[in-house]
Formats: sequence, structure tokens, C-alpha cells
Amino acid sequence: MNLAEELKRRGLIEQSSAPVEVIFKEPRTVYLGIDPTADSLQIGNLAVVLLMKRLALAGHKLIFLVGGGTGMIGDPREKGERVLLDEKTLARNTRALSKQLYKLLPGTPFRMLDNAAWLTRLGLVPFLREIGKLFTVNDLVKRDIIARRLATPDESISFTEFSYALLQGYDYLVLNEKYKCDLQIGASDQWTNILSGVELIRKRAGREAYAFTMPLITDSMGKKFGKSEGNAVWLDPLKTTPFVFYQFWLNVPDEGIEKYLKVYTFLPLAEIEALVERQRKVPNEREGQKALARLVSALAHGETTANHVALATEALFGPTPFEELSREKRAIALTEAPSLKFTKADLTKGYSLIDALVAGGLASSKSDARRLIESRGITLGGTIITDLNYQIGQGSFNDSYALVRKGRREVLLLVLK
RNA sequence: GCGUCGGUGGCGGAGUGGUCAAUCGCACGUGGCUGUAAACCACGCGACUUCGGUCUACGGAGGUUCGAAUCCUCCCCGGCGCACCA
Repeated sequence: MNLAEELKRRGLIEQSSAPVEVIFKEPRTVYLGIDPTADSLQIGNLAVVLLMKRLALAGHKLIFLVGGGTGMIGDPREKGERVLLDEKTLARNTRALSKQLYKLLPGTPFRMLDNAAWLTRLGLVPFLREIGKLFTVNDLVKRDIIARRLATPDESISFTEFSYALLQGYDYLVLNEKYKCDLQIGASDQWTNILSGVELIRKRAGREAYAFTMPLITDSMGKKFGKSEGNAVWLDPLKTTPFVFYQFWLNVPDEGIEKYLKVYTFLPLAEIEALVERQRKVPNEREGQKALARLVSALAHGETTANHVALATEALFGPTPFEELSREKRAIALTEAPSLKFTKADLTKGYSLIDALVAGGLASSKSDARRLIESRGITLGGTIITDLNYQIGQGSFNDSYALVRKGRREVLLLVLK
């Protein structure tokens, strides 16, 4: 199967500036821009980064462009003006993102650039004369987000954000001239910005450059994927632990399985189809979720860690009660699952379950913890706790650990040292 | 600069002197049913609490009042109109 066909069948093509078959006729140098608005990628970015890897595997050259310069401006969004990030934060984020990319793509050669290198040196007057002339305001104001911001009282758009598209277009022009970059990809929400670059190259350099986008990955509710309740799913293991990361994928609803396997794994299409078929027949086995969680975890955190969290999950949610597992299995669970450490002194001083729930992150506040207990959502060692004043004591522990569950899918291990 | 409208919980959006921690919808959480799924139903959703309450809270700071998210003054932020500029 050729690349174009493969990508189409995986649902990775949304818009394209030319038929993808045409685009892939020759080896390209493809670029993906990432704005340093955070110090870690999250799973939304991961989808596109993996798409880059697919292109690399097919023989195309990669450029990752971290937007140290565009990040200083901010891509217009629906809501209203962004708060400008300060330079220190930008620099830190930029460094963090590049490190992450290197970790994520071992063995894949790519070039890493920061558009601050040219954007911050840009002279305003030359820019307006040479680049600004090639954009019309008439066009810009027609763009969805800009039009909405212009039309909506309370959400006007600053000239700064209005100009963002020019900078992104200019990036592509620079990359085209300096690095022979002739393909840009991104998520579909970037389409118009991406197209600005294609047009700019045509007008300014008289060359044909290409672009295509993949659909923005959404969950079943149509929201950006992995951003429920402001808790983005990060690739940075310190922001989202590998265990929680694995759990996230394991909890993907059935309807999403096929889509996510196609986008987030390198499993051949035939195998995905077979897997989805088995999932449909025996849904309670959750084979699809397990494969997805296992494979994406391996991509993000490495084989070893993926194995560990899979084992930890089996230990904590599998058919064998935790207490009856072998020492090693419990030890793995203890290192991977969320845990909270106690000393004997803590216990003699008195430590309430409510405090433990808050400290362990199962509850956002004491009131929340209280609510959880009242609604019978907390179990300790398999018993539902109904006593709001429950004190954790020696007796709560079994062989120096105790397993607390919140609902069916969250756990916290209490460890006595 | 002048005028005018507005700034309420994660979001949308009510309330316009006491009964307001604030109707409602969405999102989210727990329980029930299940498969750590979806749908559905129930409850919950500021913080603290000796569970009776207490304390903060409606852009910020003052004030009027027995009492203010609600009225007044000043300030900050945003929209719109006009003026200035061109």
C-alpha cells in the first residue's frame, strides 16, 4: 500500500493543497510547527508528531519548528486575546519541547528549528513592504476566527494576533528558501494559517509548495481530545504519570477505539481491523483498549515502562485480589501507581482518611473527599468506608500497604515505611 | 478624550437592596446497571467544620444602609458610538 492510500485509510487526511498522491510523488521536506504554549506536548500534538514519523518512514525529511517567535504573538483563538507569554517561559517551553521530540523519535532523523531565529530579527518596515503587501486585509477578515472576533462584542482582536497568519506564512517561506521545505502539515484547525504559507511561497518565490492537514482529534463529545476538565493528558511523565497515561487509553469508549488505533499506533491496518472485529464480538475483553493503551504507552514512555504500567494495572484491576498477588507484582504496582507514604509517627499523630484522599490527589478538597465518602465512593482494602472520621492506623495496612479506591477506576496505594 | 453598555462559579447564562454560596443548562464527580465502555436513572459539585454551623465570594478599593452581587464614588479591564488623528 502506498503512503497516500495508507494515510487516507487511517483517516489522517483532512484538507490538502493538492491531491496527496501528487504530493507524495517526490520525496519532500516536511515541516510541522509547534507553539511553545506549554512545557510539554500532550496527546493532541502526539497524533501529528506520529504522522510526521509516518512520513519519515516513507522517506521524507522532517523539520520540527518550535515557535519561539510566533509564540510571542499568539495564534488567534475563539475566546479572546491570549495573554502574552514572557520570554523566559517561552525559552523554557521551547527547550522542553525539543527534548521531548528527541525522546519521542529515537532513530528518526529530523531537523529542529526555532522561528525566533528569524522572526525576532525581522525589520518591521521591510516586512510590511515585502510580506505585508502580499496579504489583503479583505482576505484575513474573512477567516472564521477573525470574523467571529470582529463580530462579537467583548472579543475584539488585537493587531498583534491579527498578524499571526503573516508570520506563520513567512515561516514556511523561510523554510522553503533555506531548507528546501516543500510540505507543511498540521491539524485541520491550522489549515488557513498553513495555506497562507503556500500562497506566500507561490506569490513571492513563484514556487509550488504543498500542505495537508489531519483532522483535529476529538473525543466522543467532539471536544479536543485529552483535555477533559482542564486536565490535559501530557507526555511529560512528571505532568501525567505513565500509569495515569495508560489508564486514560484503557478507558477510551468503544466507539473511539478504531479511530485511535489508526491514528496513534503503527499497527498495520489489517491487524487493526481484526482487533476491532474481535472487540465488537467480545466487547467485555476490551482487547482494543488494552492494545491501544499498551502501544501508545510504549511510544510515549518506552517498552519497559509500558510493560510495568500494564502489569501494575493488571495487579490493581485484574481478577486476582491485590493482597493475593506475588511480592514482585505488588512491588511493580507500588512503583507505578499513585501512592502516598506514611511513617509510623504519622499514624500515632493521627491521619484521617480525608486528609489522605486530598494528599493523594483523589479528592480536590476536603469537602470533595467528604462527599466521596458520603456517596460511598471510597473503599479501603475492599471495604466501603462510610465513616467520615476514619483514621488511618496500623490496622488499615496489610503487609505495610493499603489499597484505596475511588470509584472503579482510580486507585491510591498507601505505603507504610 | 467624551458618551454609553458591560465585567457573576470550569464554561454559557440568570439575578438587579433582604428568603443568594447564588435559578438553569453544559462540563465534571460518585452511586445504581455494566465491561475500568456507552446510554439511562439518582445524588453531588466554594472552603472550613466539634456536622449545629462558620468563613470567604459576584473586576478592585472605599462609601450609603439594620442589611449590597444589587445603590453611590473612584480605579482597572473590555465592547460600541462620537471626537481627535490621518
